[in-house]
Amino acid sequence: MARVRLFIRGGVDLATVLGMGQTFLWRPGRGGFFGTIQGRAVFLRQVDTETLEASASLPPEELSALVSRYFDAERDLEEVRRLLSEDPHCRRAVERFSGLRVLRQPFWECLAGFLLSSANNVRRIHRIVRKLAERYGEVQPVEGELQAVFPPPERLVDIPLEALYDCGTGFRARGLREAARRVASGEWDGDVLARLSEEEARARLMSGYGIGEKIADCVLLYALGFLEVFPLDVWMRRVLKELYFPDGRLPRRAERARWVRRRFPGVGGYAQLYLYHAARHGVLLDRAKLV
DNA sequence: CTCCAGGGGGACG
DNA sequence: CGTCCCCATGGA
Repeated sequence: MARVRLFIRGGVDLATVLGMGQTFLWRPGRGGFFGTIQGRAVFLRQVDTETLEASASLPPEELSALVSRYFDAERDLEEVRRLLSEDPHCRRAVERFSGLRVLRQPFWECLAGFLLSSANNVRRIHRIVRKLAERYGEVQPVEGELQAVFPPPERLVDIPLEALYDCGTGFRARGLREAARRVASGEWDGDVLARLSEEEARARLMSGYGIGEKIADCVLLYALGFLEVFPLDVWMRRVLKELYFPDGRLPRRAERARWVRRRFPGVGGYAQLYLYHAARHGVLLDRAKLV
C-alpha cells in the first residue's frame, strides 16, 4: 500500500470536484474519499488547497502518475481563470467557487457514468454506479477498508439486461452494455479517440446507442482532454436563456453549439463547469424559481 | 396523483 | 429543421 502526496497547481476543492457531477465514482469516508481510477481502488484526502494525499496498492511512482493525470495537476489554472473572467457571469462563478477543476478521467469509467446520466439525477447516478461496483466489481483493500471498484467493460458485456435493470440502470442498460462491448473489443480506445479531431471523436461516440451530443461532449471533455468542448444540458439551456438571452429568444439548437464555442474560445469546458456548478447552487440563477 | 432528474431515439409535420 | 412521446426509477 503506497501513500503519496501530490501538488495540484492552482489548487483543488476535492469534495466539490468529486461530488459535483463530473464523476460518480467516489464516496466520502475516513476524512477523505474512496473511489476508482482505472480499475484501482484509491483513497484521496485533502491536505491543503494545493496538496492531496493518495493511497492505493500500487508502486508510489505509478500511483503518483495516475492521480496526477486524473487531476490534470500541471494545468495552469490562473490562465484559465483569467480567460474566464472576461465573461461577467463566469467571473462571478470563479470568484465564488475556487478549486473547481476539469478532471481527466479514464475513458471507460467516464463513458459509463455519463451513459447513466441521461434523464437522471446526480445522487441516483452515484447510487447506480455503486451498485454496479458492489455487484460486478473487484473488491480491493485500500486504507484499511475493502473497496469495490467499478467493473471493467469486459465484465459487463455478458450481463443480461434484466440484471443491469436490477442495479437501477433503467432504460440506460442497453446503451451501457453496448458501449462496454465496443470498449472491450477495442473498437473504442480512449488514447486513439483523444488523438482524433474533436468532430471525428464526437461522431464515433455518437454512433453508439444512447449517446447523443451531450453525453459525447461530456466524454470528450472529462476523459479525452478536449477542454474547449461545452456540453449543452438542461442547466446550460437555463443559463443561456436567463443570463445571455434575457430578452431575445434562445438561438436554435444547432446554433447554440457554435455560439458557446465562439463565446468561450479554448476554455468552453471550464466555462461550462463553473456555470453549471454556480447555477445549481443558486449563485447565478434563482434555483427555487427554476426547480 | 404529477413532475422532474447533467438525454436520446424514433415518428411525426 | 422542430415537437412529441417513450424509455425505468426514485424522490419531491
